[in-house]
Amino acid sequence: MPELPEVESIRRFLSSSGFMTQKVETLLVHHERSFRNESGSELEGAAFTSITRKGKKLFIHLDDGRVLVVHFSMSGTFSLTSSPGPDDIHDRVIFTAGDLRLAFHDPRRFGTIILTDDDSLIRGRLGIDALSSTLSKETLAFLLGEKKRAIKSVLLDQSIISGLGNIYVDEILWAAGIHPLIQASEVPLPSLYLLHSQMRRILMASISLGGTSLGDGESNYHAGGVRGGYYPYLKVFDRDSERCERCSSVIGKIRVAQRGTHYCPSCQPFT
DNA sequence: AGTGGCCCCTGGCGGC
DNA sequence: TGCCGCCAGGGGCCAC
Repeated sequence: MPELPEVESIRRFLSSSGFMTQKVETLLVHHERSFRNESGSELEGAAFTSITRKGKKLFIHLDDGRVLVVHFSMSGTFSLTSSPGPDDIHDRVIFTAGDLRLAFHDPRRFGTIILTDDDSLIRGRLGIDALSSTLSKETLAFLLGEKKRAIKSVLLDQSIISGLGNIYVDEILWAAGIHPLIQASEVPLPSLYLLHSQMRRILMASISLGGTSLGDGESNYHAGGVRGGYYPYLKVFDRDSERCERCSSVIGKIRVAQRGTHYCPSCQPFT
């Protein structure tokens, strides 16, 4: 499930690939719900110019001002191969340009690509990016401090802070010693400041390793078939019933905001 | 403002 | 070994 570090890894991969300087020659949509053209004209003939990211979404900019907005959701990723090539049964949308073939691979079909004239509405619905240089610890404390929901639920809310998903929220809360069910407005200021620094540290560390790949399923491969290397560094996620490396307590698993939630009952007390 | 439920979908896993 | 049934999970939407 691509979160900020995985999407950023895909962005960097695509940015440095030959695809970003190409003119799209063909667009093939195998699954209608995966691709929506909200712009006035066809994609073919437009050229890619650059690729940016906000939260978990990618914005592929075209030379005519339009934008392809990519949301990977649960199981989406890109695979870049040579063209022509065989289509995998889970390739939902395929772009070709020159001798390259970029496939939006999405087994569970939750992901979407939208072609739009104006991405400002989509961008506007997203809260500030979790790694934005303008997200100071004071701003973060302000954004969280007024919310009366469980801190985990607030961190998962993409309209407040964008980019965090289930894996990294669990990791960040463990690193900051905050129980996932504590009301955001009740978290002490020093803890919120610690949350801020740990969030940046963890996200950047994961990006440097290409993100997290779970298990060995194909859906967890990133663009180009490269697996992220952060999984061994996860402290609580997917480690319920193992020992906490800080205090040796048994890591617990509960449900918060309809999500499986991993935490250390000793390092993250509910007070 | 916040919560809870439903839905989308299917690979993977537990149970037998 | 094989089959069946269940479930995770991001996010949009809706009811309360």
